[in-house]
Amino acid sequence: MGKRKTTPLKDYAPDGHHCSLELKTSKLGMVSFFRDLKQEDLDEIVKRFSATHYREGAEIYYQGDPANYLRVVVDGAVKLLRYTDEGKDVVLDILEPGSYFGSLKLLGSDVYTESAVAQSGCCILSVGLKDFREILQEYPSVGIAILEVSAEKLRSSQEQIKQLTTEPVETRIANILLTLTEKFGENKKEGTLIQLPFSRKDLADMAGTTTESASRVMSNFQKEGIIETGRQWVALKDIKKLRTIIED
Amino acid sequence: MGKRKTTPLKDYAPDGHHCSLELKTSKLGMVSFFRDLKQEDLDEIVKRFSATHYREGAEIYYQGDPANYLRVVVDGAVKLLRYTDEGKDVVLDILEPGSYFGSLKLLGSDVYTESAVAQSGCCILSVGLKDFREILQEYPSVGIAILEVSAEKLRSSQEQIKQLTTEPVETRIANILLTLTEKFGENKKEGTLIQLPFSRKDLADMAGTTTESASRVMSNFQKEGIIETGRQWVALKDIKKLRTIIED
DNA sequence: GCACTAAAATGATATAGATCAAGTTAGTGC
DNA sequence: GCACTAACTTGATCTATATCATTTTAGTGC
Repeated sequence: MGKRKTTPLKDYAPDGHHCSLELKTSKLGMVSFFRDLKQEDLDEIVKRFSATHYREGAEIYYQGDPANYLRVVVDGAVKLLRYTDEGKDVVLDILEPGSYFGSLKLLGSDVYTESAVAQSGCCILSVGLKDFREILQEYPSVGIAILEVSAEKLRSSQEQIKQLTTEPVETRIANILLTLTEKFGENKKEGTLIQLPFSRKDLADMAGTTTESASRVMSNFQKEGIIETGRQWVALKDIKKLRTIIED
Repeated sequence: MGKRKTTPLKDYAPDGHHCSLELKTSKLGMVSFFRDLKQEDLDEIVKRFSATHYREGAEIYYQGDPANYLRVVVDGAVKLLRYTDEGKDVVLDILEPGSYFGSLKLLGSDVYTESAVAQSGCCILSVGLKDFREILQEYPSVGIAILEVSAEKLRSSQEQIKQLTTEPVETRIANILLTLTEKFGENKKEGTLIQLPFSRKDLADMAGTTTESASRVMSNFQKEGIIETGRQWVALKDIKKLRTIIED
């Protein structure tokens, strides 16, 4: 167990030099509802988006704000959450590059029902809803594709409901680790590093439990050699064993 | 406390005479994504749908079945649920007339991830996805409207996640009763009858708890005069008090 | 009205996980 | 290398709710 001295996570430079036009275009092309467009159409569409950089922890929008933009993650990770009156946070999703978020309320106006926070330094593309409506008009295939993505989001949300009501904390956490690995995993000498700063509290808010319980589960996982973990980082060492826990 | 001798719920005749063409058209017009269409367009669209009747408890589709239809509730109520491996059922939603369900997977093929059961006798319109794709092509406004409905569904699903992780069973049940009243409430001399057969088990599966716990909560609500209840039915007598419980 | 049955209520007990309360340490910055 | 602090861990207790085991009853059909 070679003890590390510094976090294995890479630092995101928030200066924006990452986010070239090519990167923007290529990430936009990754969003599944733009995936089928020709390169020239994509080039046209990307012009309507504007890019913004956020530092780790920055609020992109807050629940209750007027919802006038559709956004796409180009680089980094975005956390969607609800702050409750009782002071408990509920993390709804952590988005990887290529995911969209924000508003789809194309008719009338609306207000965000969740908050969006930069989980790492990140680059976000955004488009006003009026512009997006025009895009939909011009490229009808986008409308159909976006429907599918929305349906998929609903599904994963329902899966979460199922897990909350039927699975114990340990299984839920195992599932989260697996999902995060798929989204943000980077292969290193030993195991897969989840390239994303996230704390026990984040994990707890994702699993619908407390920091302490999340911590206990993670300690056990480490004892069993399933993961290696430090402050704000986790690396998966034994995915097979993790899968066993999920399948019970 | 005048004891009732028969269920106050009305019986749905499963013979289909309810479901006239006018009723179909008017219900289809209630689906928010068809709401803005002209009457003549609606008349055209309704022709592409076919109507089926289901008796209470009948399976409309089962999770894992190939998902080739989009459906609309015309009359009655539909329960969407997931059966888990461990034998626990998770109710995802109970749909009132005017709601859509089924598949939106317009490209490629897919499989249902939940099951749909007729909660009461009901009349369902369905359209094949190929036909629906044509409708979308012909009436682009439908596409935009459906996006909004999907976003709304995602939202209510996220609200459910929030409640499961932050609210105690009593509050969750209070919320469910309120929602069901809004969807299926019928004003009677004393209070609002939820016009829908649903058992303690249904309620428990909606709230993510057990039949026994649901039963206890309902007993208390009745003792406090908030509801009046029998087998498979509930009437709200004191909405204000119920709201108090929700707001804590 | 009476018998029958599935649904609901109730009681006793067990338990996962929350809560409360101190510790420990990883990783940073000097 | 050392001190510092937020992140994490660990332990002891408490509690909401599950579980198990019965009993009661609403509503039906005769």
